[in-house]
Amino acid sequence: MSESSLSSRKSPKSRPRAKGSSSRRSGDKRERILTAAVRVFAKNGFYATRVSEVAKAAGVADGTIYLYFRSKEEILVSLFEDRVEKLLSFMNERLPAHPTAPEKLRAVIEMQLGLLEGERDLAEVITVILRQSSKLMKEYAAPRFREYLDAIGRIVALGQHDGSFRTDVSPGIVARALFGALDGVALTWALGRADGGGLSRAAVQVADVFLLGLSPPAKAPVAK
Amino acid sequence: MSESSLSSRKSPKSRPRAKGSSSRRSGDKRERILTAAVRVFAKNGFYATRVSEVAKAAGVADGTIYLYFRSKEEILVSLFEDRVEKLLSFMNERLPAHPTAPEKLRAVIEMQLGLLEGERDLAEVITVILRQSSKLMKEYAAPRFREYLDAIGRIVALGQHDGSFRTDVSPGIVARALFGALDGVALTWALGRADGGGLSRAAVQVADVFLLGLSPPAKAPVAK
Amino acid sequence: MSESSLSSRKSPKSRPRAKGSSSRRSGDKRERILTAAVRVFAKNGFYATRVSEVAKAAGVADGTIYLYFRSKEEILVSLFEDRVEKLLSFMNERLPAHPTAPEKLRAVIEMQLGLLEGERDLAEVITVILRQSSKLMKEYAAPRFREYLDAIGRIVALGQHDGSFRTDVSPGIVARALFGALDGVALTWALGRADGGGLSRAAVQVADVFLLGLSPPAKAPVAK
Amino acid sequence: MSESSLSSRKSPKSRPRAKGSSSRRSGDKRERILTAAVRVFAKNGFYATRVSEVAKAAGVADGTIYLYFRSKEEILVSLFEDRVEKLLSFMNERLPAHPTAPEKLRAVIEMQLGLLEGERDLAEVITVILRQSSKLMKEYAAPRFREYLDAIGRIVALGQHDGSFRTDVSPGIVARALFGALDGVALTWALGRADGGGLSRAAVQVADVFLLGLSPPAKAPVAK
DNA sequence: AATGAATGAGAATTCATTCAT
DNA sequence: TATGAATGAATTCTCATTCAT
Repeated sequence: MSESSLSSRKSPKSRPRAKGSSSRRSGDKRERILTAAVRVFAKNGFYATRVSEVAKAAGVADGTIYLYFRSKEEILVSLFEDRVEKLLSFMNERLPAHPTAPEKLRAVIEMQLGLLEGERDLAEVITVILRQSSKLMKEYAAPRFREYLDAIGRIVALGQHDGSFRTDVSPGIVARALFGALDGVALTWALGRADGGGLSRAAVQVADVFLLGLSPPAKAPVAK
Repeated sequence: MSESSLSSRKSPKSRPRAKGSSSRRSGDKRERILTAAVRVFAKNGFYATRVSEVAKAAGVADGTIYLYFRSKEEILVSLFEDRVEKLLSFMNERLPAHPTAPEKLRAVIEMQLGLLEGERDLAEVITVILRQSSKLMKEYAAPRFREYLDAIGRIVALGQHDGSFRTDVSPGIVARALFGALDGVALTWALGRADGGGLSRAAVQVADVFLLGLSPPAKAPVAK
Repeated sequence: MSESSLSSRKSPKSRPRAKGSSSRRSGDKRERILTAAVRVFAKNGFYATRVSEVAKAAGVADGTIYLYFRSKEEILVSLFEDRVEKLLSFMNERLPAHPTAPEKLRAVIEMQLGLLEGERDLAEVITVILRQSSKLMKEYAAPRFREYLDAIGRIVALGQHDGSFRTDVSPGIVARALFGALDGVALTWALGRADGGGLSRAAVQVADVFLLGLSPPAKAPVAK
Repeated sequence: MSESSLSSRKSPKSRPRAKGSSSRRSGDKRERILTAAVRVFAKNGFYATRVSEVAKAAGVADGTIYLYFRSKEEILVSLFEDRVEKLLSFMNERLPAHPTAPEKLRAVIEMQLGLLEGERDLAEVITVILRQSSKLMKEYAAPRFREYLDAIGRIVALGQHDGSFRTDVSPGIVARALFGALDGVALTWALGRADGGGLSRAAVQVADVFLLGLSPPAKAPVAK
């Protein structure tokens, strides 16, 4: 029965209303709900947060939430979607501008953390809360997540091909390790106070370590 | 812990049964419950898992769970305790045997992933499920977690002192990045099938990348 | 009192809904629940009555009960409150109209029983059921109850001062005995069928006995 | 469904063991359990008291309780039985010794309160706790109770016949009022501290009031 | 579109009672 | 007889979701 009961607890009758995400209505209100959701989810966690709390924080009636989202969980999905969409579109639009694999990798690192800089609540939702819904994680997030990891893996593979990265490591493992490293940095930053500097400083350091760690063995010191 | 009302419902006074871990009864049963819990939590997630499911999986009556654990959440705490205890005691007992900082770091990496090797369910519980209880994460796990990160950070700092690690990165950030990298590797491994080899292979690669990434700038390229 | 956890089970924070009596919603529904509660409590007793039975009797959903009352016990409290409030306000408003202590006492007797006349179920709830909740009895009812007894005691004391009552009995004991006598009459009336006449007839007789019983010794039996 | 669920909550299987009251086993242990029960019932109320608490207070194992009592409720019944038996046997044995109705009535009053004097816990159990079980109250206690009330009523009727009591009051009502008065005095005495003297002092006063209150109108002051 | 009162399925937990030692 | 670990039925209360205004 695995995931069957993660969302609804009732849903005995119909299941009308609420469109996927296209037919957004006032747009304004939808945004207010999402913003409020980030705040309360970050504060109390997804499961401990009541829909009525989100509604109150957003300044709308409980029922209004359901005009914009099919369920409580869909709010989380939407939050996640927005971010992943940004990450993936960034990959497609901005990465080509960076010519080398190392530069591409550094750009990705800066982007992943940069996306959270200044948005501690969102960082927590993305890194911690998201994992609270295994349904989301497994059914929805996993595929998109893999897409993102694959994109990073391709950058690593690219670097291995053109000689800028060592070849004795698996692109997939590096991708996961890099993502995890950034996520871990964001997590502790979200849960407590960062120790020095913000996420951007951390981004530089993580990039420094990974890029050096991926550097290929010195090409035969060449003779002369 | 703050939340006063996580358990109870009546009887304010008596609250005898179920001790933390001392007065374990059969011991056997307690273990069976924990083992079953890992299985079902990993499969369905903490919140989606019903106490009755854990009981059924453990082959005991629902009420029996409460003879060994004060609440559903305490099962999770116990699971976490067991593992973290192992990690921390490892730090204290085994690390001194490794003389240099790089060796210590590699040992930690192997241990963190080695602990999960062959226990996919536990890996998922530790990395994913644990974050589902913000109460746990914030009140209980966070401090222990920080303790662990600090220990890693000290190894990095040690290496910086003795010249085996570069000094332009923060030990704290490196510790978090390393933990996150390992956690990320374990997470994807837990959620799907690893792409190549098991966790031990990944451990070696992560170690290779981090150790190279932390290597200090070549001491004065030597003179002629 | 002691019992701290009579309600709750989760969500430690939010606990909005259901105000004491101010934010009553439809008001109509609240009344329906109270009326139904008197009926089923009288029939089955407080502890043996399930909240769902009250809901069903009131024609509302189980959850609706909790929009108007914080807990099952609060329903009982509300029932009690209504009556005691009436008794006490009667004391303040109507008693002054009766000039002498004997008249005041007779008025109190008629009121205490008159309040229940025609409401057998309520009589049972007040006399029997109320005592089923020691929490209620000790924390809430006791103080209000004492207030009522004190008021009766003051009437007795007044009569002793102006010579209309004998002075060799304690006002406090008389108050308790009188209350008990009325309560006892109401109790048996509630549990079975009264033997002759209703409560009003009993009221007259109890008043007759107590007033004569309290009459002072004949002033100097006159001389020869 | 009235009383169906007052006692057991389970009772799915058999219902063996435990004899009524004749085949008492060690007798000693049975007594210890009853004594302990009075203590804890008085302190926490019948419903709020756990069988395990009674067992603990009695210094026996939970299961042992069931060797002497069929159910939790039967403990209460036994407690009640013991006392009512005393009251009724007193009526039969000692009352004949008192020749006149007034003397009989005073004897009853002294006995009813005297039974409780020095046993505050028992007083509370009898007067308050007993009412917590409507099943007991309605099915078991009521008939015995009525028996007792009838006995008192007969004394009143006797007095009315021989001219020692006024005839304008119903014996039944007087019996109930008297019982209630004594119960009320005992109740407040049980719940708090009596105001002056113990129950015996109160007994005298209640008797004084009732006997005077029941005195017949002065027989035509006779001329001569 | 918006509201928020009403719904009712569901779930954690308790505790009287049983029964293998 | 005595024990107390185990049982599992039962119950209160919560809260996501609906729908009449």
